[in-house]
Amino acid sequence: MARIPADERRQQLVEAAIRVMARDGVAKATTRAIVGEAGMPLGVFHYCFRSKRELLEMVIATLKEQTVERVLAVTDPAAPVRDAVRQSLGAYWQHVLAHPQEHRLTYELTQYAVRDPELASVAHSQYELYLKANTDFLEAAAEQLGVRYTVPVPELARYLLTIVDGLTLNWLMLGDDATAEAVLDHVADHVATLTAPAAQGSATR
Amino acid sequence: MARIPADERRQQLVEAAIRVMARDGVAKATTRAIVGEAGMPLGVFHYCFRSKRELLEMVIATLKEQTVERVLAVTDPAAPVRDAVRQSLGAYWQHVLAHPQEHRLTYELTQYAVRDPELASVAHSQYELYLKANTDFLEAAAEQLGVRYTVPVPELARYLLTIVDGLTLNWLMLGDDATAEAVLDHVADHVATLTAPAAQGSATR
DNA sequence: GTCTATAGGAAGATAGAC
DNA sequence: GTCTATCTTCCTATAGAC
Repeated sequence: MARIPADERRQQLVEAAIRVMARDGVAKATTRAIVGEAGMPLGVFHYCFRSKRELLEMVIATLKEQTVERVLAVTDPAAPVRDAVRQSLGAYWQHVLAHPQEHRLTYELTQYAVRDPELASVAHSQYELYLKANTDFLEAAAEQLGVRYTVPVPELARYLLTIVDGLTLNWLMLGDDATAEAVLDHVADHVATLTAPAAQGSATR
Repeated sequence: MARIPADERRQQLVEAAIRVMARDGVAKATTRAIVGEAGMPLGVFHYCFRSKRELLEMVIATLKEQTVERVLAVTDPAAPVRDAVRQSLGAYWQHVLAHPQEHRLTYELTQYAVRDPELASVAHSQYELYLKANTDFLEAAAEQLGVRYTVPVPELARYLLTIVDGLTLNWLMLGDDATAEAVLDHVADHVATLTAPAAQGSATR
């Protein structure tokens, strides 16, 4: 009936797919379930997308963009390193607490993608991006706060990515908000001990 | 032809399932693929297992047992805390490096299980067990090395679980052995700073 | 216990009327 | 562009001969 632009329909289907996958899991997100969620007939699917894989690529790209948009940010140049790091980790953690299903979905999609030869590269570049986001954060923090790191930034970025991934994953399984927050406190403390006042010959590069 | 005890066949099928799932992913591990891997006719499946879920439960239990058997151990009571922790993390890490597919499978199975109402509790108890393994390790280490922790053990156990999970997960995506090892070094250093000589009123309990 | 054959259903994708 | 009906394939599970 309604003659809606294909691009708009594609976006509606992507959003419907994300809802279904977050609620019921990637495996349950069949083409039928997705068009059903979007309130469209089945036939729509294949003149919006060449294949289910094409939809999946768009779903992954959409979630990736959303993640990048709310990446760890440093705001207060006057704060001690410990507080700046804790605040950024806290901002990420707020999102996990508020949208656990979305984070579970992200891990699930990554695993799905890595098993598919045509999506594997997407999964890997996703992680490269996450690593870069942490690196950028550390470098911005060092500059704004006037400190250098006593360990190489790539190692510190990997450490932060490890914390964020691992804590999210085991919180999704174990819960226990208080302990998770405590771990974030310890990590912020720890990172602060790995900084020193900026000086020539710093280790930030 | 061969009249093999059902229990033995079950075990062969479980092992075949693990091989298929590690190689091709959980989604590809259909009953056909599994009996094919085991070199058995399809009909075998349903007089060995009531359903595919029953097989999955046995697969998860088998992998869990294997994990528990090679849990972090403290060996040398004379070593400094830093070295003892690093050594135990290193032992775990050796297994990850040697059997990456098995670890990828473990994460995949956990996610699969958590989506299935009848398997979800299995997934959660698996994580409880991992947490307990880390707790036991920390307490054994404290006793053997004659130290106490300056932070609560549950938080430290959660921290170690976070590291182990997060590092494994992002190494599976990013590789880079050297940086991963460096992160383990930093973590061992960090844990060592959270200990003090044992004394009354310690924080280990 | 063992195995072949097949039921019964759900998946992704397509044909073709409107 | 839109939608129904259908093709083909693959799945889990079962029936029933040996």
